[in-house]
Amino acid sequence: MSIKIVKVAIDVPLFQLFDYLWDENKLNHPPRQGLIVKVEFGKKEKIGIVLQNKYLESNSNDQQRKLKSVLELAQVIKMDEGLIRLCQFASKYYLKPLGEILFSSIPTEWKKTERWDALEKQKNRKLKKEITYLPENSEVETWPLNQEQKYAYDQLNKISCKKEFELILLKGVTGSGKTAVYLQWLKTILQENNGQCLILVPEINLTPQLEKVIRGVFVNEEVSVLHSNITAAKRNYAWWQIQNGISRVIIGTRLSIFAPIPNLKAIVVDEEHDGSYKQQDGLRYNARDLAIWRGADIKIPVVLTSATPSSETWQKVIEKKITLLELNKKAKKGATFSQLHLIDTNKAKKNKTIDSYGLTIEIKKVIEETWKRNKQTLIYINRRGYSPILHCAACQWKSECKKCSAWMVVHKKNSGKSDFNLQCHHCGLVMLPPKYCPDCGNQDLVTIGLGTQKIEEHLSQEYPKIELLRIDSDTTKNKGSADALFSKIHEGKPCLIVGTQMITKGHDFQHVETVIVLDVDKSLFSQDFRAIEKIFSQLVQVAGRGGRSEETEQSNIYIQTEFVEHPLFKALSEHRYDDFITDIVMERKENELPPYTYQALIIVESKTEKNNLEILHEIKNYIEGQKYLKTLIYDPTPRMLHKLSGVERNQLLIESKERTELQTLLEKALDLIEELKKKSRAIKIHIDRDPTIF
DNA sequence: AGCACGCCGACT
DNA sequence: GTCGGCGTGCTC
Repeated sequence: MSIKIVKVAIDVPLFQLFDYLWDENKLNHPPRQGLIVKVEFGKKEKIGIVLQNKYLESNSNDQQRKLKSVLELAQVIKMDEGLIRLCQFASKYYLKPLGEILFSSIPTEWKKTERWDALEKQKNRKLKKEITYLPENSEVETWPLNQEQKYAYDQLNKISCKKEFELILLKGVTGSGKTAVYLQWLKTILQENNGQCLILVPEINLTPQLEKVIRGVFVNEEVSVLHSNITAAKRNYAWWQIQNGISRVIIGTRLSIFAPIPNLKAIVVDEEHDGSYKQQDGLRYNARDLAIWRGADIKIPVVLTSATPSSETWQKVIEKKITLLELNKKAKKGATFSQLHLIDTNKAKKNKTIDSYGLTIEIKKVIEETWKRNKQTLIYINRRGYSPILHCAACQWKSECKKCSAWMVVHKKNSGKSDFNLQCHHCGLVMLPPKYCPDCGNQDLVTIGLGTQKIEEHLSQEYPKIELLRIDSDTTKNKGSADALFSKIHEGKPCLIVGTQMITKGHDFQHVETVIVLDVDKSLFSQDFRAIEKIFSQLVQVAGRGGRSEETEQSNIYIQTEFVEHPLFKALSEHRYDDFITDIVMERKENELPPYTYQALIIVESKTEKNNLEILHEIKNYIEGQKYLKTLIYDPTPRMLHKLSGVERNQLLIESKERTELQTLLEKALDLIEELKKKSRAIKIHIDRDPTIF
């Protein structure tokens, strides 16, 4: 028994580790990597994580260095080695301090050392109560798998028998029963190995029935759900259950990639193409990419699922770096693909068969006919509010937000003096619309474009008899309101459903026969090179909402567009996503864009653009002074939303054909960035690796 | 990130 | 004379 020196990561945004003395007699435990400890750091008590496995004996020299001692040891929590390696990788790759990453995965309650004793007691109490918990809706689904599914299932089992890392893409059209395949597979894995599995999902709130299905399938297992909106008590409990191996199935959003799962045997990334796997602030990680790394590190299979795989994943298919398993048939009896119909709005404008709200005569006919058949119609428009811009026709004034470089959106109010208000969707600023144009005094202010509220208003005037449901983040923000709306839809009464992206994810609408898509055109020619694959996947998903039951005959999707000739529509109607995404990936290769190049952004935020540009030029010059061959360093530019909440944002794009070269350059840049940060704290500097928004 | 130290302006 | 502004530097 002696006093040793341990290296400890502290929960502060600093890159270095700190040495502490470890008195084995006092702490009653040998030092070990992953132990969570209480230490004095400066004048404050902080928690830290022990980060190495070999320890030096303390000598008199250390007393001179006036090292402090580890004060206390958290008995009940420990980080497993695999998780620490994942955090170390994330720290290096995303160029963030290790402590920040390690501690982001720990529930905030556990970080309060004064709560440790209480938490330990609480944990035992909750354990007894929750162990008898059974899902309320334990509809145990024992799908008989069809031939195609059975084949995929068998292949997955063969792979998992090898007990090695393998990356698999389970590609299946909507309704092909991908979920059934991977859940059955996970079930067999859990039987054999007594291990744990992790299912990553894009947004848990949008897929509440997936949780039910999973609880139903794993009815005898402890299932933990993790996302940012659970209560502290639930999170504490889940964390404890998971890291002790009691919880065998973990389902969660991107943050659960950092869950402490000591006996992890498989990871599934559901809907891998979904943009919400990328965190857009703080630690800007991509959970799908980290899932692949974690799987490779601990030698387990990682399954990505999608109907419309991302370009990154499709590149791996082309280069045969991923095992492709395909499901091309609908699993449910009688289910068919939606028939695609394009409505040419150019022609409609010429023939004057389009109204002032942008609805064509064809669309109206379809709505009426669907209603007469006692079926539901779903209208997808990816814009909430009444109208995106308020505009003065006389002087071209537009409702720009005072704090952001964005238009304030006109919203219809449910109550209050005025009928409308203006809202900034970026900073949250709300104000009454001006009565006169602030620039020229013109009283005739008009709204441009349409959102869900305006469509709702128009349709309720056109079809007073048809019940109308609007589903967007405004009508679903109160607790339970989303459930109420969705169960209303499931009742099956004929109605019109108007909704944003929210309706495209997860839900099975048995009684929807007609899907209408408005306002798709802006995505077809977007600045963002990723927009086209995003809109394809949204259209596939929204098309898949309708006609999912035996009783529905033929479901149809109608898209209003000026660009009926766009190749996207041809691919969509012929269900040729493979060819479409192959073309996109090849185009990216030609244009030297991701996934064939690796990008990073250096983002600077401050009160003035001048400051930002000065700093970015300094960074650019510094990087250009380094050795590099396969990297492009662009000029500093404003961000897409250059002003947000009164803060100016600029960026420097670095693009490399070689990952290692980019890594080296970024590490060099980081030294300078840390220096610059010290100099002026009013200026924020971030690195965004593999950015998805610019 | 915190927190202290430190050096300048406006206050009982 | 001192309270407090936030620039700079350090935390084992």
